[in-house]
Amino acid sequence: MKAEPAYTIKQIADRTGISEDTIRYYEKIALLPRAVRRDNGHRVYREEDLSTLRLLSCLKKTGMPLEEMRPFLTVSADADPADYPELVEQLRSHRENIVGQIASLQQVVDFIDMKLDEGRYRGHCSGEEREDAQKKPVSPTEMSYFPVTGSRSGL
Amino acid sequence: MKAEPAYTIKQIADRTGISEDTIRYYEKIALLPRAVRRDNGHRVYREEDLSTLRLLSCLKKTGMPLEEMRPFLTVSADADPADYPELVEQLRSHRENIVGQIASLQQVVDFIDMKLDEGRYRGHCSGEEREDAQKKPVSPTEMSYFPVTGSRSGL
DNA sequence: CTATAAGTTGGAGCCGACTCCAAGTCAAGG
DNA sequence: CCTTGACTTGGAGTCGGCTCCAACTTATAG
Repeated sequence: MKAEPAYTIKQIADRTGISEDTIRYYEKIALLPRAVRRDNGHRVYREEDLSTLRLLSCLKKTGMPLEEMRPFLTVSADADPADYPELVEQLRSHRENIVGQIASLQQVVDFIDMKLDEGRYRGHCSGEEREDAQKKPVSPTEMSYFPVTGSRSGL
Repeated sequence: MKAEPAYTIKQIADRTGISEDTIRYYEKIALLPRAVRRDNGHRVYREEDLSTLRLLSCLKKTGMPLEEMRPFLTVSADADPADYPELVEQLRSHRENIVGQIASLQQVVDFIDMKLDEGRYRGHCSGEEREDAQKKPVSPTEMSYFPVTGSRSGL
């Protein structure tokens, strides 16, 4: 008889930052397996569930739709993806998506940095005199995020 | 005077991957300024609009809500963020968000790589390190998707 | 002159992801 | 006993972001 720590729904809500309602909702749509209940019907959670929820939370931060998270939970639960070639393919493809997303995000960071820099040397500083030259041709925005025109963006 | 090329809504839809309906919707909610119309009422777009839309598309890929895109379009249109200190603050804060998002995404990539590796040396041969994955920055935040490997849950 | 194509409008409808609510159960405390 | 609090359920409502539609205008081709 081991004393694995058990948590209430409120506790894991607090610990994962996902609301109780949302956790119940995830169970309702079977994104999460039905949690074990106590005699009084209350859900009981363990460390295992905690890390599943944390994975979910992480995926959520990346903007992934709930339906697309299922494969991750399958591997999370089963831990042996090689048994499901299909799954492996999904993971690979998701990996590609995510790498693409990182690239998009990096472009946005670059865009912001560019804009902030612009403001910086306009705001003060040395002899960079561009007031006339590129004060506002009203579209220096591009120049960085063009490359992505190709592949379909879906999702 | 140069003849700046003009585009129809369909053309920029094709070029940006954003549907005509969506572009009109963005105009309706004033995310985009009201486009110039021809005599027949049709919208006319220019390079400038094209790059604005591309920026939008890029932000969209990062999962940013439309409302949060407004500041970006302001700087995109005006091109001189230093005039609006508030805006600069928003940009900075967004930059932080995005950097955080990149970290989350990187964690997911790491998770996938880990799972794929697992499958690899179980199903085929032994590989401690692969060349495919680059070095792992591995965010510290929460790296605890491992304990789940119990393979015990009833799913 | 009519048909087709490409656009316009306002508004309805849809889907995902919550979020809130009412009504009920159980456990402990005053 | 009654109340308080933490939880349960099913279902309704909300919100963001489209997506679709009907009705209409205008331009071009046959």
